[in-house]
Amino acid sequence: MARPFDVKAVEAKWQDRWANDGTYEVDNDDPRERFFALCMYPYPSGAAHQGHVRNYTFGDLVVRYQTMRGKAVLSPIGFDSFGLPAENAAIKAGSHPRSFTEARMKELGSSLRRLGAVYDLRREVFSHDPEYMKWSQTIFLAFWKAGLAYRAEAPVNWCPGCATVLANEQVHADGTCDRSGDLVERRNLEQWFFRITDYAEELLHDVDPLEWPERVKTMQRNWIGRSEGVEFELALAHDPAAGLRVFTTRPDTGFGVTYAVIAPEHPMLGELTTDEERENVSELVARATSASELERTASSDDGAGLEKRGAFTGSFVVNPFTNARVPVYVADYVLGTYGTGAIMAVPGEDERDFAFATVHGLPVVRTTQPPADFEGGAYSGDGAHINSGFLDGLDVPAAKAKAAEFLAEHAKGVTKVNYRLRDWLVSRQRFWGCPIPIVYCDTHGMVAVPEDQLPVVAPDDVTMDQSGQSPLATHEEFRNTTCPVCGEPARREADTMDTFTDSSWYYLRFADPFTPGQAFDPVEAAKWMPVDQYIGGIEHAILHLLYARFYLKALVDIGMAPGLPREPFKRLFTQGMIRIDGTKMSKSKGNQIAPENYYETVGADGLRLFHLFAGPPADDVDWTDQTDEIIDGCARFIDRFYRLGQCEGVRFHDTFDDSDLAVRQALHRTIAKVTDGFERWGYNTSVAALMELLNTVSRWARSEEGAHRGTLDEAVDTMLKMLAPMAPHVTAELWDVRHPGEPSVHIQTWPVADPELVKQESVTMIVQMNGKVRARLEVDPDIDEEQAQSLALSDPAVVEALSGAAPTRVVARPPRLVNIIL
RNA sequence: GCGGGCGUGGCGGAAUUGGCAGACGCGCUGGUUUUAGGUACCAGUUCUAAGGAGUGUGGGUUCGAGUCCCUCCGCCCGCACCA
Repeated sequence: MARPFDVKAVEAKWQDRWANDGTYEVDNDDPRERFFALCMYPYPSGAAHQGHVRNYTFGDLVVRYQTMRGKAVLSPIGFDSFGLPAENAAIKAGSHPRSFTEARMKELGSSLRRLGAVYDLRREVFSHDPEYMKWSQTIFLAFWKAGLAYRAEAPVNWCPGCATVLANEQVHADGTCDRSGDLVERRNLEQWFFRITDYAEELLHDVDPLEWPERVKTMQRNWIGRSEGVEFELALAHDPAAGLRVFTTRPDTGFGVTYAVIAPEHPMLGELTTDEERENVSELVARATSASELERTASSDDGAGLEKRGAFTGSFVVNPFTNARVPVYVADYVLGTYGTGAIMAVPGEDERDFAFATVHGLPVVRTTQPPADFEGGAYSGDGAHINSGFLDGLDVPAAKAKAAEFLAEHAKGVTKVNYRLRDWLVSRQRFWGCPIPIVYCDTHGMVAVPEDQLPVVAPDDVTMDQSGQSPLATHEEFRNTTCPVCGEPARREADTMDTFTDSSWYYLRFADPFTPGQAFDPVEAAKWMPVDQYIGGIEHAILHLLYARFYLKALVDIGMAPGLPREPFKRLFTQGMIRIDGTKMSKSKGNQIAPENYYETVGADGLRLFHLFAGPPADDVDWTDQTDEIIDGCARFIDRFYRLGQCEGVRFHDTFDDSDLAVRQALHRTIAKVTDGFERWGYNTSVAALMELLNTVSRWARSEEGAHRGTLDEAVDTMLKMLAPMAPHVTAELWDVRHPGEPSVHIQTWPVADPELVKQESVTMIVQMNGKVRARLEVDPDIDEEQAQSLALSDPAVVEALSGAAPTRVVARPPRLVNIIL
């Protein structure tokens, strides 16, 4: 493809200028209205791929557009530079994760520059920078001192592939690791946790007003998983003074409780197990506790495994509603970590209980009347209560309230809210992360590393393997230290922090990396926060976004961020992913189409335009055989525009005529369309509108009659401004050619449509007969109903079709249409 | 199973509040320029012979439905023993 300008040279030239001119460096006291635009900072995996191109093109467009709207736009970038891939790669290559990571940061950084993305590089942060680590550790210690970080033994997720424990959020439902895909094991280990559950309620409520994609909000809500119910006691049959506490969201179904179930981990299991049943029970417990999540869940799909997964304990409890003795089972479908670890089982209204009861021959009592056509086993819908004594006839909500009252009086019942969300496990047995700044002293226990000794930085000469022991644990020099309190020998914590801790506060550092001696100055950071537009991938819908929300709330509460909003990201946009052959285009799958392939031919501008034009930004993009042709089409558009901007083949006329007016109207209507597209993430329609306008203007300027110079200049210069955020290089170049010595197109003011020109002085009104178009009339847009009707009825085509007959009804919707009903 | 979203030409996709379906682009067809190919430029391109039909299926509301309501079918995403 022959281009009318030297793409490579032009793009390099402007990239150099932007790196040096400071246009996109903003100070915290900038007097302009502020706008914080942020793309999720990338993990440095090497040169940018198409997913990066798409992400950072959107981000750059927002930055340049808002700048042209007169705002001081904070556009920072950095690197999520701690992480497992670098450590694993370093083990393989026998190098150090730092050198590996820093080389890739360099690559990715120049890749983004090559894309034409502009940032305030003075604010750059990366997780493994000791200056950043210092504050990551300061925050950890502040959480600890505030009781938000604690150390506890718990059954945790251990990934053999990653050789570390994982957070719940990093384990899939099928029990595999989010990163490596290995089957995760359960181990009882002492680990560090953040008390994110303290914020469950607030994290749930504060989702509502956020301008985020609905599905992300739904995912957050589901993850937190609030449920309201009653916790009460089932008295033990053999010892009525004692009881088994259970949690239920359906107290109204109490009359249908025909057995109870406790989790294999339940502390009362031993006490409830009779000698006759002891063998069965211990067999089940052994299997349940050693089984992986996968094995434990796999059998739930069919009823087959259920028999083996539960055992009778030999004990009975009393149903407080019926006073009947019901058996207590132990089964692994009840989780030890949720609610009280024990349930009342209602097979008539709960599917899992129904399946279990069926296999074990336990009675089923229905307590809610299902609809006549109901055919399933358990019925969980609404309906009148039956077989339920004093609850009979009530619907579910009313029965719930009454049953709760009853339980409060007779079974030590209390209403209770439970959450699915668990505390965040933050310690990792790996090297390439931020060390946890704690020292263990025989006398003083856990002691914080004093502020003046931060950051704790890991030594370089560490043997990294995947033994499962923290690499730092075997480094005696690092490990052995003295107690900050008594000076006696002590040992350092050897675990590092989950890398999600790094990305949980980086936006604050971006807002103010300048104030010495602080992670950020709250007053300075408050000038930018919250982030006005956050952009990233849907894969972070739960983990990163939930953690970052928690961090900010916690920082405000413990006094590190007074005056800051409690939510970090006001608006979130999640872009679609790039797919090829139906799967995600990714480095690990080796199916990438490198952006570099395009830089020499269509340029960064051409590729950017493609990503903007390909479809709605939120949708996935399929990379197909057709894609290269579409990309060529985008470059062709740039070239056609460039030629027009050089007045190639243009004829001129001297006086302003009707054709000029028509072009100006088209131009101003396009301004409105493009701006609308920018405001509602409809960049594909913005590009389409500009293409359409180019067609109109080119045809006009090259016609026999020609163009008026002033009109053409207005059209081209305005189009240059609108195209500038999308294709920044070629627009900068052409603007410079047309306006040598003047300020760049990128600091011009975004065009505003003239309402007079946007307004149509005549519109096409369609005349329908029985809903079918019979005539088109040019009418005044302000035409009233009566005028529209009489115009339509006097149209020759209509008169002929009517042939004297009177219409039944005439619907006039001026100025768009008149529908004549016969 | 539960929750969310989506079905429009050969393809990617456009369509304020219900009011000319298919903007824009790709591809394809024809033409101009060119020794030729490519580039560039111009014209055409939902189906149908006409009349008409047409936005996954069937129904409904309405003068009028891609758009609103219900049924079914298909696809995508998330969650999935959370009591």
